[in-house]
Amino acid sequence: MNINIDYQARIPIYYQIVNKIESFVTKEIMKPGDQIPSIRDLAYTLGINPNTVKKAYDLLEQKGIIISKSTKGTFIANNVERAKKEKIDNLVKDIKNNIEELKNYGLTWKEILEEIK
Amino acid sequence: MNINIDYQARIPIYYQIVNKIESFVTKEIMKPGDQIPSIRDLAYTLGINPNTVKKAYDLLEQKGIIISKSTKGTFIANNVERAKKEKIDNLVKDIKNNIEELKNYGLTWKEILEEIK
Amino acid sequence: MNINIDYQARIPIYYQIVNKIESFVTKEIMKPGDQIPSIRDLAYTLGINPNTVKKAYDLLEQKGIIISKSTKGTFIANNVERAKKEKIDNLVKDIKNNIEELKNYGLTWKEILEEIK
Amino acid sequence: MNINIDYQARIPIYYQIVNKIESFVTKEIMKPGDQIPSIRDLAYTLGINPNTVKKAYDLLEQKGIIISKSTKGTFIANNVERAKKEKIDNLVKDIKNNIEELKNYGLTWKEILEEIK
DNA sequence: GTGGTCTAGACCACG
DNA sequence: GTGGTCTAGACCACG
Repeated sequence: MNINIDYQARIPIYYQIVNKIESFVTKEIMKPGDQIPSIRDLAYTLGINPNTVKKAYDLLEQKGIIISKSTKGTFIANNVERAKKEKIDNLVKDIKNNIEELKNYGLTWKEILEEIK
Repeated sequence: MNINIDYQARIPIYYQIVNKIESFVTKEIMKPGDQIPSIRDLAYTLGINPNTVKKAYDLLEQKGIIISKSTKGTFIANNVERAKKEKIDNLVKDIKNNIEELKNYGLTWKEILEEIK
Repeated sequence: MNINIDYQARIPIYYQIVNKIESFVTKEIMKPGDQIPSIRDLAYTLGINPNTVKKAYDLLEQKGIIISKSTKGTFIANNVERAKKEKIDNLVKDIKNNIEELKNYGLTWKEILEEIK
Repeated sequence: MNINIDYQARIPIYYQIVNKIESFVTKEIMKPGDQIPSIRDLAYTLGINPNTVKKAYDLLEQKGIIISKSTKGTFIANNVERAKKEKIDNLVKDIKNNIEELKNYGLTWKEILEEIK
């Protein structure tokens, strides 16, 4: 698992981990049933505290993206399709919002299309 | 000045104020030379701490969007065009990033266009 | 807020806090908008670590029962009715399960009714 | 012996085994004198560690529900009646507690009866 | 070795 | 003073 942490960013470390693993799953780099690194392993690899990884895993579990099995390890859950759809929907929604904003600035759909192509 | 503060948001209150005033200016709801409310007034209207408004005004002045004239009050500056261009550029850049992401999820340009139209 | 922690119980401390506050809300001892003790205050009162209280508050927020407003404090949310309905539904479901079990042991509905009256 | 292990549950695996075998006995699916699977066999069948099954059998023996005869194997004990009574009493007690809770929420005995019938 | 809980305490931004 | 993040590290049950 190749995760780069940006320690300057306003985004908390635990949240950067959540985003990364989420994208591994939605991009199908990791698939349902796959085991992910143990809390200790990932903490050691990233040079951070196990509690921080735990917090990330907790949030991912709450989102239904991973499942923790005590003493067994942590695994990718089956909700991948839902997670993927959610992610795409959010990206599309963001784009729409931005386009709406641009229109408020007087840009036409044609001009916007020109810019983003 | 109609500003809604979201106290749950991760975005600091002072920054929400900056964003709002910035958009008033870029959308030309407010124009160069217009006077904006005093720190005390706005703080009272929004029911928040004057220090918070002060912090927002400081940042806006530093960005060159407003100018405070000691005993006279605070006014919209002339850099509007630059501010506007910056805002538009950011919106376009965001859209491009999201489109790139969507392509990573296997969507074609045609499909993306279909979604956002 | 009168919360008794049972340190011997298998139920984690943070979860006992969740249950207690949840019941305060569902029993309308606390109402939407009410401020609850700050993390530090409650931790001090209960003689436990602030992180443990934080964990409880996080879970309660995730459940939609409380809302944390940074620098303002923590407040009861508006979902009380839903929370209450959920709690009642769970209690009723538990009872039904137990009755079903008792029938497996050969008890009739009459006998069960006799026992629980 | 049909036992389903829930690896997500907070209830330890060994305890899930205890509960299941206990219910086999109290529901008289298994009767005094019946032989139960060897530790190795059950561990293999469930795909779990023999130590876990051992722990479950130890607890069951301590409770007087099974008896292991060194070279002969493990058998259901005669205390079935006591075990059964205990189980029923617990179920009834749970129901009573839940009913008490429901009354705290303002439901009358009539309403509760309506719900659980 | 694995995840789960908890303590003790630091530091931060915000207001 | 408030909540949010993070470290360091201990201890636990389970397997």
